[in-house]
Amino acid sequence: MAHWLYKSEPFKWSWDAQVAAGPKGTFWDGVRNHAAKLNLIRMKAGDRGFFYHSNEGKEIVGIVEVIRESYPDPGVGADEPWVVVDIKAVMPLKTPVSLATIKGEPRLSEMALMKYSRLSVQPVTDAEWDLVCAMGGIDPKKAGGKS
DNA sequence: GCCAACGTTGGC
DNA sequence: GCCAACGTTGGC
Repeated sequence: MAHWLYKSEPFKWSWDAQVAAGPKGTFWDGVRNHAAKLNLIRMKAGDRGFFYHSNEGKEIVGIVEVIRESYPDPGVGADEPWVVVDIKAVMPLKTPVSLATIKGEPRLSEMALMKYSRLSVQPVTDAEWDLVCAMGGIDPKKAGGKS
């Protein structure tokens, strides 16, 4: 199972909004970058990801799951290449993991969040997934860690 | 096809 | 509010 990280400005779309959307979830839209789009296309139903608040908060706050694989973005014309996936909230982190905390952890220095900070949808490795879950106070297995 | 100008993102 | 990173645009 692959893992991902989704960045959102809480003013636009927050973790609370994602939780409020319930088990049916919502589509993750707004991606207008080809690298991020490729990541969306690679996602499989059941993949888990981190939900990160950018700008305000700057921390990983929860776990989400892909419930529908990529399909054309309903918000743009059919001739546009952009896609969305559906995701739902799974569980919050007990302790949010802040950007500063990640920066202070040498084992996370290779995270996409460090190297490509502007990319809105990023891959997360299994090792990074387990570590961030542990730092957030939750069991990586329950969060959808390595199978 | 190169590259300067410009816009956007997001940390600080 | 500033600025670095980086993607996109457009002139040549």
